[in-house]
Amino acid sequence: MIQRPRGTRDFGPEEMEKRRCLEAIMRREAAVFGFREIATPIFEYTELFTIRSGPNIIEEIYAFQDKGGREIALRPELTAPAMRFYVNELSNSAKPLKMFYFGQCFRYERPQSGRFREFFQFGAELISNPGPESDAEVIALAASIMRRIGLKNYNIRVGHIGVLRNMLAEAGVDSEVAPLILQKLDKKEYDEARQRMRDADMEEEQIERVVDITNTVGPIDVLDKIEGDARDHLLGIFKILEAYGVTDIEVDLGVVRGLDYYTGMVFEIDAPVLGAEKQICGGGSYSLTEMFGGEKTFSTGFGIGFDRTLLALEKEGFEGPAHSMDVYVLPVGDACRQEAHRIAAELRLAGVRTDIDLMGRSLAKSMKYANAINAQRVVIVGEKELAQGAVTVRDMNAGEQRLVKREELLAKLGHY
RNA sequence: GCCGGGUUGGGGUAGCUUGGUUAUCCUGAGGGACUGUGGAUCCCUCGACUCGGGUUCAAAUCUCGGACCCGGCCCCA
Repeated sequence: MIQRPRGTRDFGPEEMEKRRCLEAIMRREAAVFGFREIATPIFEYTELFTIRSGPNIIEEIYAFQDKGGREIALRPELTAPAMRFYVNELSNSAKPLKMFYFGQCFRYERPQSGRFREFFQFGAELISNPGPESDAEVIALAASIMRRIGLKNYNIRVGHIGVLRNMLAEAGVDSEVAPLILQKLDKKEYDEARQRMRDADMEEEQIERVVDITNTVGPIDVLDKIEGDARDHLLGIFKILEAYGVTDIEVDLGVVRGLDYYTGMVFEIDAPVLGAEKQICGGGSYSLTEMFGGEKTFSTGFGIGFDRTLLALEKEGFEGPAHSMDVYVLPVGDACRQEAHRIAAELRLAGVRTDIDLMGRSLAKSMKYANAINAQRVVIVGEKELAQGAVTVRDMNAGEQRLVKREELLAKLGHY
């Protein structure tokens, strides 16, 4: 027996129906917001990802040399490929440019709950101007998706990377040291963050104020604690979101999202049912295009961890669509098989989901099978019926049946 | 990469402490009772000890190592 590689999964029919159902909702909502789908290759030059995230990530991705000696990596995320695509080929398209994508990504990490080596991400990127409208649009899409998929328990936290960055800059912290402090703050490792701030010659008062801001979580009023452009920007975003009906959000100035290329608003969504790996969405405004050789542009976007989101939904009782078949065609005896296939073909041509006995089973066994696949109707094709130019249509839910003229079959299927 | 717990037919499990006949039960799948009517019942069949080494007369059981899964740490773009 050959095992599946570590951290990968097979998806059976039930699972796939569930996944496609969820995927369809996300796609539809993105389209409703005016986003259009793009797709990029599963593998890219490794450089694309190290430019974005630093050389250390090579340890955590599937990176290898291909037969031509090229440094290749399976994509660990989709923002960088989307931006590479934009810089290469889409930069002259009309703005704002609204893109979404859905696809698998790969990371060479230790799998655990909600974490796989092959996983799926749904995401959207908006290339626009830096106004609060753009950020609000993206948050609104993410929030609307959460609502549409029916997830009951989740938190949307919105912050602004500029708040803490400016405080550190004003306190005279070197721009190379600041990210290290932010990193510690993001992980809520306050003692170490304090130590680093002391090392950067910040005064105790300033340090405590930074820690206090990092812990600032709550409704829009908490913005009263701060001032400046970042505050105005967040207020602008929240105002628009209110008009959009997105009110289940809170401010969290401690959302830092580690990396340097985030430029302003940042947000995260988590689903508490998931425990340790509870974050299901992350996003913000960022600047990547110039790293990829393009002009500096303002973009904002998010990525949703598809697998985790589904896991959260399942923990809340989501079961997905029940499998069913419209019609099961059941030939009685070998003499009727040819005609049964003709009938099945007719129904299928009309787009009716139709299954037919392929194993030459007895009537009783076939009925049992029809029941097992949750067939709504069974069309019994036997000599008795054919002699009258008719077939028997049985409603499997009501347990009733009647004779239907062969030529009226399609029209009468709905009400047997 | 680190720590801990696991792995028995397709799914769910008993057996493992204390090694010993044909590995338990439920479910599933195929066939039959039943060549004209499903969800029931009965019968038959299929199907498993994660892999490799060691100890032993004898290993699902004890032991070592690998793989994979689960929980946590690190990481999380």
